[in-house]
Amino acid sequence: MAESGAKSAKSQATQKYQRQQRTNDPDQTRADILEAAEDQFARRGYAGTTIDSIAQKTRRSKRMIYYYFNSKAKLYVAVLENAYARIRVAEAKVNLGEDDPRQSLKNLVDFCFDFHFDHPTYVKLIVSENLNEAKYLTASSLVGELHRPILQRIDQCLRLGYQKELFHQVVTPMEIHMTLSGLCFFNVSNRATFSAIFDADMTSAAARRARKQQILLTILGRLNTTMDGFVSDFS
Amino acid sequence: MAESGAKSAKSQATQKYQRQQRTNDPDQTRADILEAAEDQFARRGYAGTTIDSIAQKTRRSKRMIYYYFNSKAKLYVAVLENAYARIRVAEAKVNLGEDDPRQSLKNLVDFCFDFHFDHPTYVKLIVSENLNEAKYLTASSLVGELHRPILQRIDQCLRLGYQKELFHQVVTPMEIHMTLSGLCFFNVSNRATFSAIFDADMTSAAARRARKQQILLTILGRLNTTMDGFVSDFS
DNA sequence: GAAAATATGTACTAGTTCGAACATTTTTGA
DNA sequence: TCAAAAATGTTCGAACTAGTACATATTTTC
Repeated sequence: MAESGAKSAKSQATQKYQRQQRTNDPDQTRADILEAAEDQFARRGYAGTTIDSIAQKTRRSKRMIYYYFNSKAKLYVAVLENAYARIRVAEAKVNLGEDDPRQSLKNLVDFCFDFHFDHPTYVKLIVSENLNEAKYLTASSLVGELHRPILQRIDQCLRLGYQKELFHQVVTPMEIHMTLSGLCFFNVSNRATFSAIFDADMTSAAARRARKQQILLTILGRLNTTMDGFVSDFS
Repeated sequence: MAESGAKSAKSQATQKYQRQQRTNDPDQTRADILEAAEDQFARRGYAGTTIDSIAQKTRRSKRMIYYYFNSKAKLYVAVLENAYARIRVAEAKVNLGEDDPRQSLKNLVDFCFDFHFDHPTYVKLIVSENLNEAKYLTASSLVGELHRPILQRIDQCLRLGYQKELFHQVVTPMEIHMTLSGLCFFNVSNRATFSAIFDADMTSAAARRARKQQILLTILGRLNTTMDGFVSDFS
């Protein structure tokens, strides 16, 4: 700025324009921008992300980002919606209608754990959205409906378990969902500090397998056990 | 800048200096700055926080912040260390030596849940530190040792439970710690998006009580159940 | 009671970043 | 085929922000 500006520059934006073979591909450009933006927002949070860094990653110019998304905030919302849509679509495919409801839950645990493990970018997005008190998510409105189905499906699964006397404890689907999400989410979201503190690699294949097993046992254990005597004694 | 700068200002920093009664109180100033910084860093993350906003909150000038902490990064590390120190001190007071190890675990669950619930600022700090891949935490070095004791104490508690045949399942202390921390942490860290999605108030007294109970049951259930037959069949 | 050390206030600089203005090229449709 | 529309590249400016320079005030120490 100090050397280049204010000297003799007066709309000479033309001279260095390289005429080169270029193919217009707006859909691809849009998708590229979304992908790069997701990566950057996840990595650095909303405030920490610069539009320029996204542009650089797409190997397209900043101009394109404003052309397609108008502002940083709108781009961020688009990224969020995109990410949520992906997990819901994937989740809908999980089989929760097994004869043995324990197997249904195992399917769900498998999916939930693996999805989070394999999509740290998704996790980080939600983390950073929570840091701004879900400001942008609330604006987005359509998210609530997307989540209703999973609660219903868990509910059916639990009912079958009670009916077959495989599950002894009464819990709401919401509680199961919260426990499962929480465990799978935390395993990814807090990796960095956990690794720093305990000096353990949480991303190895062995760690992955072990932790998934623990979560499965935790969820099933919650449904299998009756601590009523003890807990009411003490609480 | 456009109006005020470059006109006739040449080191006239004196004219408006208000001479007023002032009491030097460096310790208080330092503490004030730390507190305001913790709040801001937690609320907006590292990148989103401006030194000016911290200065404003303390009702002291930016100058003081640099005087005591030298740089934004060093201030951030000080905030982190301060926060970790607080939770460790509190945790050390939890009684894990009960005759009934279930009661010991209940004490631990109580503490862990309440601490997170009552200190959302602490939670957010760790969240944002995870977003930067624990860069600053790793630099801080002393954190690892702070965490060793809790694992040992859980270990003793579990051994007693096995010995008394109250716990049937073998788990490592690390796994219990991770599950417990994860559940307590998530309940606070992901409140915003969860509330937005499910339109539920997670901060009410009733929600608090209910969720704590669920977590207690989840932890105890994990230790009380034997799913070996089922799990090895399917995994 | 003055000099040194400590603490605080104000103005400014250098660098960064969002977004806009301007220039150009490719595609589409009549 | 050519004009309008869509897509893309480049430069600039206004605003913000970390950190510095300079001025001043209060406390401590000898």
